[in-house]
Amino acid sequence: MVDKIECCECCEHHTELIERVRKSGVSKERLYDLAELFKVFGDTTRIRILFALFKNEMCVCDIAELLSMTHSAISHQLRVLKQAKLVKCRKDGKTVFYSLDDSHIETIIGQGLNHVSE
Amino acid sequence: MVDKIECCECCEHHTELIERVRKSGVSKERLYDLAELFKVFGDTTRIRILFALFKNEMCVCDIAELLSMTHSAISHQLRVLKQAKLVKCRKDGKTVFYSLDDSHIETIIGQGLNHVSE
DNA sequence: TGAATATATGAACAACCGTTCATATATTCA
DNA sequence: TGAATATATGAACGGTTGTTCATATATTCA
Repeated sequence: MVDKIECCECCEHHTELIERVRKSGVSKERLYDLAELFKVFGDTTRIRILFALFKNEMCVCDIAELLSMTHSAISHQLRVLKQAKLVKCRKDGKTVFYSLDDSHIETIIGQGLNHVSE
Repeated sequence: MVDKIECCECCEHHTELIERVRKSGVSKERLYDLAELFKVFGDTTRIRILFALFKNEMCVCDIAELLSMTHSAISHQLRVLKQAKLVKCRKDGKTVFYSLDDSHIETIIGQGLNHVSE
C-alpha cells in the first residue's frame, strides 16, 4: 500500500476520488473526536439515561430506580456522560440533579430513533 | 431497589418523574436498538469510511488506500456497516462499490460534527 | 483452464469497556 | 459531633470488539 504502482489496479483508477475526500476539510482528528462522541451514545445504559433526561432533570437515585440498576453503575456512566459534555449537574443538598447539557443531543438521538424505527 | 420504601428518601420524592419517563412510549428495546446503531458509528475506522462515502461510492481498495489500512480490516468493517444498513453495495466485475444506504446517516454525522466542533 | 486480482471471512489475540464490590466523600439532622 | 443518606471512585473481573493472518471465493483475461 506504499505506492500506487504496488497497489491494485483498482486504486490507480480512483485516485481522484481519494484526493477529493482527503481535501474535504474534515480532518482525521475531527473524525476521531466524532467517533468518541458516538461511542458515548453507543451504550444501552447511557442512551437510556440520556433519554430519561429528555423530559426533566433527575437525580442519580431516580435514574437508578428507573433503570433498575445500582447507584454505582449509574454514577460511573453519568461521569462518562459529563466528561463528554452531554449532561451537566446541579447540586441541591445531598442530591445531585443531572440534565442534558446541549440541545444537539435531542436532535442526534431523534435522528437515530428515525433510523431504527424503519 | 425492590421497593420504594427500601429505596432512598429521594426516590419517594420523584416517583412521578420516573413514571412519566416509563410512559413516554419509547420502549427499552428501541433504546437498545438505538445504542446498537450508535455503537456502529462509534469507531474511528467506520466513521472515516462513512465520511468517505459522503461524496461518492468507493471500492474496498480505494477506502483501504485512503485510510492506509489493510483490505481485510476495511472489508470486515464494511460488513458491520452493511449489517447495520448504513451502506449498500454494487458489484461491477471484480470490484465492489460501496455507498451510503440512507440519507439519515449524513444528518446524524452532521449533527455529531456540530457537537464536536464547539 | 489457470494465473492474477478484488473481496470476503474464520480464528485468534490484545486492548478496551461496563459492571460489581468495597470504600471514600459530602451533606443533613438529631 | 456522629449517624444516616446520596453520590463518587478505584480496583478487578468478564465480556466484547477491532485488527491481523491465513485462507477462501469470485471474476477477468490470457
